[in-house]
Amino acid sequence: MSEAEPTKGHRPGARERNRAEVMAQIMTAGRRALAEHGADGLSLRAVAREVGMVSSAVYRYVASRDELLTLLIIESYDAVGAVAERAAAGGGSAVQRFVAVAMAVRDWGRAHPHEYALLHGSPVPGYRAPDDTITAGTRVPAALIGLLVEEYAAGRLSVPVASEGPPVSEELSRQCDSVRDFFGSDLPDELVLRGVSAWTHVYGLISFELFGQFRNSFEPADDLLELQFERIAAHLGVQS
Amino acid sequence: MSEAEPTKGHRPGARERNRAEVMAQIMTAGRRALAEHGADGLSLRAVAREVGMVSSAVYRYVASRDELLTLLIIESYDAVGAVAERAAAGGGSAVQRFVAVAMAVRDWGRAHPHEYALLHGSPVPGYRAPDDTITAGTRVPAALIGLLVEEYAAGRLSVPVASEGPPVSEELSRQCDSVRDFFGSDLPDELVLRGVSAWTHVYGLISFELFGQFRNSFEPADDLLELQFERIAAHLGVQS
DNA sequence: GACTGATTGCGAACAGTGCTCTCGGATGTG
DNA sequence: CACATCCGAGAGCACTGTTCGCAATCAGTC
Repeated sequence: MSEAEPTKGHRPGARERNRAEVMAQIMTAGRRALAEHGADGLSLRAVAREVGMVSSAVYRYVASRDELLTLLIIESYDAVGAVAERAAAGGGSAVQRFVAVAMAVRDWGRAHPHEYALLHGSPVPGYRAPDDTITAGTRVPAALIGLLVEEYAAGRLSVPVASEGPPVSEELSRQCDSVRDFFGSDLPDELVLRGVSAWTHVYGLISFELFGQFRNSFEPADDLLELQFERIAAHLGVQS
Repeated sequence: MSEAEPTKGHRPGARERNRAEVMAQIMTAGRRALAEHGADGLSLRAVAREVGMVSSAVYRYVASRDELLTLLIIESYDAVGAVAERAAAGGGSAVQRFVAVAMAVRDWGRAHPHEYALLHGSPVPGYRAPDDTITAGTRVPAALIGLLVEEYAAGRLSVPVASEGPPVSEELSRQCDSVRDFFGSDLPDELVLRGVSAWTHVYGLISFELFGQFRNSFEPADDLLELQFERIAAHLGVQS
């Protein structure tokens, strides 16, 4: 943190170094407030107080409360994405790593319930416009589907015969294309669909636990989640 | 609405009839505000204005903004529950009815995104204490699992052999008991688990669509959801 | 029918919020 | 040094949830 080198042609300068530092303080204060009081309780004035500024001064750094929230959302997406990727890169079979990713996301959610809720709950439909957030949100599913891509490329995954239900429509197949493009893979439709299915299922389970929907039934949900994750993973590698 | 009969020993009386009416107005205004501006935008003062009272007067009917929200939550749970039950009572095979319930919930969510988000997103951990809400929230899953119970009782469902994953722990089995108690059924663990799995999966898919997580990939999600619902339902009646 | 007590709406008030604007002082650049 | 930019402070506006006291209105009793 001392004597930063001039990487970008012009050296930092005391001014913008200070600016970056204040910005970091604001983010830190915001992060804490978010974790403690939730998105609703995130008050720009409180953040300003914690940083030691007057409220209006914060607007020199952040355009609005919503923008601060957006920044925090991106940060959270990144954090959980990193956790998921680390789990995906761990050892063991693909099934084991899949379960590891699911568990990692779950653990992150339990440790940061407000952030998780902000990412995956309360959409305020049509609000979360900024594309930054949606690209930032791809890391977790990418880690999961990435496992499939990897296994398929290694020939360790047999393409399951299209099971029950209606046939894959043209539109759906085209949507699968976009997934394939993203990974630069030729994962067949069936496997893409299974991947999406797995991720949505995992998400549903984690959210149910975090949002208290298992109260009075499956609480604590540890055993249930472990079992379900395991089965979802196994279902991916089905040999039928 | 005229000359109400005295069902409870003492007749309504102009006063409490009026009170009920004002209360209904408050709920209506609240419902509309919630649907239009979301939970965050639900302002007690705005509700008061719409009803034609001053803000403090509303407190004669509702203890706080949170209580009004809670009442609206319960109402919404009831609404979506009724929709689900109607779909479950429709014609067709169990698989068809399962898909119908899933689609009905999805449609309701698309029609009432803010309410859906309030029910299934943003938990504010530890906040939604009132037990009224969690019992009110059982109707949809009850409709789904109810289909299983029904089919099982009719002998149209073979118990799948415990598939992959760890064995069902004692605790998990005990939790399944509570589900069985609720339905007064002897649905075996395996089927209870499949039911929970199906419901969480459906919930995950619907939420993903409503919360915009399919943006840039599976949008519109109609085909995906239909296919997935169909497969989930088929998976329930597996004969293995 | 007058009296009493609860019910109910109103208005003012307090503390808090997001956000805008203006105004100095500090900082960097020519 | 002079000029331009930045950046924090402060006041202010419109809004929120919530509390409190006051006055009117209604229900039931002597």
